[in-house]
Amino acid sequence: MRVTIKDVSRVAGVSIKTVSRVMNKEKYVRDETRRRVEAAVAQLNFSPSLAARTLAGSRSFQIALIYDNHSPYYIHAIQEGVWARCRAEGVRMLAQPVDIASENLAQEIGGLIDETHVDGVILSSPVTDAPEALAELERRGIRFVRISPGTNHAITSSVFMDDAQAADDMTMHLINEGHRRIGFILGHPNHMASDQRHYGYRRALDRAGIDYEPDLVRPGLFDFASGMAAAEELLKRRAKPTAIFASNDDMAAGVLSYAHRMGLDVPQDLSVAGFDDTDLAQLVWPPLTTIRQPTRDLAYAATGLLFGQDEGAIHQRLPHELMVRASTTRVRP
Amino acid sequence: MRVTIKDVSRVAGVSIKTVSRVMNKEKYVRDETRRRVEAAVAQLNFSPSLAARTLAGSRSFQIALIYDNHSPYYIHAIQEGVWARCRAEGVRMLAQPVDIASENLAQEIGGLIDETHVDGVILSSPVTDAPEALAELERRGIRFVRISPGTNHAITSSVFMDDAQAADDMTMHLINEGHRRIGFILGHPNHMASDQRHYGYRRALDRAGIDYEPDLVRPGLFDFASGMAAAEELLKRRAKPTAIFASNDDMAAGVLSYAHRMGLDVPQDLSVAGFDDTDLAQLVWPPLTTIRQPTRDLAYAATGLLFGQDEGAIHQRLPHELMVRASTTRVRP
DNA sequence: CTCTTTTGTGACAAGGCTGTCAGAAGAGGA
DNA sequence: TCCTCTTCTGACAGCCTTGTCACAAAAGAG
Repeated sequence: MRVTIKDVSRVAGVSIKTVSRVMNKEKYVRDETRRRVEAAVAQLNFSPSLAARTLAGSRSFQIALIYDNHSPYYIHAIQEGVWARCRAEGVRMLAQPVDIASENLAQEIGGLIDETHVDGVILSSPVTDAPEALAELERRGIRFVRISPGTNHAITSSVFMDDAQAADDMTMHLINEGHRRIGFILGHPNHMASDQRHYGYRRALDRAGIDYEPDLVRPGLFDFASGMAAAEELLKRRAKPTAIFASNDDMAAGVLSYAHRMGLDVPQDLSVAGFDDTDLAQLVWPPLTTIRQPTRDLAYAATGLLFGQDEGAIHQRLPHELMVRASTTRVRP
Repeated sequence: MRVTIKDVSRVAGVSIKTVSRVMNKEKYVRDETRRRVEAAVAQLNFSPSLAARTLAGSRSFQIALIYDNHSPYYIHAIQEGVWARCRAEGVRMLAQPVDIASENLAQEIGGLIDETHVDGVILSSPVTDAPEALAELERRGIRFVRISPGTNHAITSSVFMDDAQAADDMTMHLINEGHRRIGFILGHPNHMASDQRHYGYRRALDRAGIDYEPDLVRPGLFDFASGMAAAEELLKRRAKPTAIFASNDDMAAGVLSYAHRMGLDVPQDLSVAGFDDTDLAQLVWPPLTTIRQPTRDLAYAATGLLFGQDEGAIHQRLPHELMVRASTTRVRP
């Protein structure tokens, strides 16, 4: 029924081991032998059993992507990036959602590794900063790369963007458009990026000589509802902000929604800016001025680092981009 | 380094095979023996090697979810549903995006199955209706369940909602709100659901004695851009529709966007309805009247059927729900 | 009390592949 | 020509678990 390496070896007229050599692109195989084997593989449509390879060898041809992120757009982009790189490498991707707050996070990750023998792990924010997860991975000596970690880590590679600089850029853009009272909605406290973005906002204000008003900064949870709630608080003030900068697009969409409900015209009465440039940014009205975070590219690059031969930890920064769209404008004189 | 079944057997003072029996919940194990083994498993934190189980046994404890859908919200919900059921069953989920239009779709699916030995497959629309995919799965005699297939299939189980009835419901709702000229935006021609929704729209018009005007029906591709383009065409007519019913939320968002751009007030000047009730429906302004498609539940149920013992094909329909929100209203007198 | 059936346990092979090692064949040097 | 070194190939064991079978002990039947 199943086509095994044995069948291939018989058709090609070589030993099992030689077929194995060809499949693994090892050297010491004569060109002609290689061609014969390849022909037999094609003819029989042979796909080696991952289970057997895993058991016998030292690789499993699988990696795991571990995430706990509730933004479908974000994880979709991440999955796509990792997947694309895996595909190129002939490796399978195991997508593994986890609950970062769970008691047995470490145990779950440990179990995953024991069961599947994955060759490596990609950690997506905010799992990147769950100490139990990091400790467990290190304890097992497994190779892993982090996407957009919030903390530094000498041992393992990571890819990221400069959240602080991006928030700084956006804030500066708003200031250049004449805004002085700029509301800011914080991200989820679990995500280290939240701090960075907050910091960038503050730094830009400082540089422009604008006082930082704690009252203009409201908490948020990276979701639509919290964006709406924050907008409500901000717009209830006597001195309304002329612009609101939300730490991600979902919250910015919440701001838009609330503004519309209040009969405010965006951007004439209020400029709204987001962060991430998820698809959502262009699915709302007006389309959001936001920061394009190269999510898919980050995932792709991270996976590349995982497969890389290099021993040391590499920390790779990818560029962001300010996307100016219709949700922000010059403040009215 | 690695904890194996052998270590457990030593600690528990039983044979390897007995540990295996306990792990697989087989009968013919004395209660006390079982407890001893379980204690040893817990103590050593033993997780059996999937690779070895796969190779030795007849199950792989893995299933594959195959999809080719570009709506992040949709596939996110599907993944979540499948994942939840798998978790309950102690089975791993392999998420496998494919290109339904690819030359070697069958080969890719075949390779996946050969490599991973998955115990079953979940097919999500529109892969559910790719003949090569179905043929390949059948050729291999592998068990699979389809989520929202467009075609009937006697052999394998499926879960679905009644797209025609749902579209009928929505159209009827609009008619009841006084609308007579109702524009309709078709879905992607590859998705069988598109036809069903179109049919339901037409059936409701019929029943209400309203003429079906082909001119009010525009093609679409289930994405934002095509929704916007269709809206443009529809709103250029002399006799503008008073309502537009898009076959999914993304396109409805496109309609909203275009309407806003034209300075139309939704819903006063134009009612807009969507389909699916993805998160997006509430992230736009005004929030969309739409059909709640129980995507996650469909996926959960489908996976349940896959694990079920039943031999015959089961076709399970899950209920939809009309979600009336602010994007539609009574037509102005 | 013996004979059959059920229950509980273990020895051993097998599953499909890779790692190790040994050895053959060919290339290069003296 | 003989010997060494490199290139190429195959035999065989082993990875960790489950399936099969054999057998011992306990339970039920007559």
